[in-house]
Amino acid sequence: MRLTTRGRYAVTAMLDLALHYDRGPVSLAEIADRQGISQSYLEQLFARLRRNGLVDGMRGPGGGYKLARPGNAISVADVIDAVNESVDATRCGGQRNCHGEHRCLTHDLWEALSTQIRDFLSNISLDQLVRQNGVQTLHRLQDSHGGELRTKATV
Amino acid sequence: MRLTTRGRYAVTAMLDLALHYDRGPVSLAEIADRQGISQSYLEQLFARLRRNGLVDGMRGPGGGYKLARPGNAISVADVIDAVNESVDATRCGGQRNCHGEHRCLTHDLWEALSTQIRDFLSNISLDQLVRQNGVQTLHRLQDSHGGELRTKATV
DNA sequence: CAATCTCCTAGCGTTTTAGTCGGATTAGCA
DNA sequence: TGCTAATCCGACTAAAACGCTAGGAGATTG
Repeated sequence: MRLTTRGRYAVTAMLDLALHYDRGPVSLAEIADRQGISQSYLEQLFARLRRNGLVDGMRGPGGGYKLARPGNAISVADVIDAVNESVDATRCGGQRNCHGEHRCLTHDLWEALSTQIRDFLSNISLDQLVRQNGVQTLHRLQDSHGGELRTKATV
Repeated sequence: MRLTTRGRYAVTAMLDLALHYDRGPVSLAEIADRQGISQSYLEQLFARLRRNGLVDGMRGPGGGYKLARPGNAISVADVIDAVNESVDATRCGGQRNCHGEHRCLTHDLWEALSTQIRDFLSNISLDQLVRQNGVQTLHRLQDSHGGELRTKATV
């Protein structure tokens, strides 16, 4: 899944787009100004978002970007995956070199956790975040855990 | 939250420790061998885990590391946070420079999402992963979303 | 004492990040 | 017809993070 500031930028920009969904295309200059992100950097991010079919770009004056699909059909996982596309495949493939049963086991456990995270983010759409009700319903899925929220607060 | 391969290594190593919780301390050499991670790199990761009170180290022959708390009292979020500690604070502080209402709004939306992710990972303990039943109960919290799982498969 | 561990620090090559720059293309408008 | 606003596109770069190596110091067991 790989969650970094790059993903934050992408999700933030997509949320900005979702907020202006009905007002026609939004230019990168606007987003850059509103969200405090470099416009050229946004261009690179939107190139990937466009290649992955998440946004449509319109050239010329009055142009800009709009969501290719309605906000309820785009998940946070979609955005993060699109922007992190890379040919790493450095994945130490669990099958080969699997000496010792514990290596297999921990590998499987990590796989299970990864699936959890991906599923979780796949079920949060841009609309849910924007319309806010989704956030609250998701809140019900959590039980209390005490403190320790926000100490370093990177993401 | 920041989820990279470093966090994967840390969680994997902690799971290895949880699997051997009753067999006394586990040496880094064992973990390095079983999980295919560089021992010196593990040392650095465990330095952070130790500083954050997640593991106890015992020196000398027969020494190694053990969980400082039982596995049900250590969450995945704890591990990832411990290993990602850094003095970034590059957080463009939402309060200052908040020109335009939409910047505030998207900022808040991102905060909400971040809290979701953190809460989610705070509710998955090492024991839940090891004893596997936790994974299944968590599964019930997800509704189906269709396909698109595992295409790039980094995490 | 010797072996086996954790611990600590410094460095290193590579990749990623976040960004700049310069340009090409497309489209709206006077 | 030009002008201008915008997406596109590629190359480049400084800085940070990643994953890892090397070398040692300190503790503990036998």
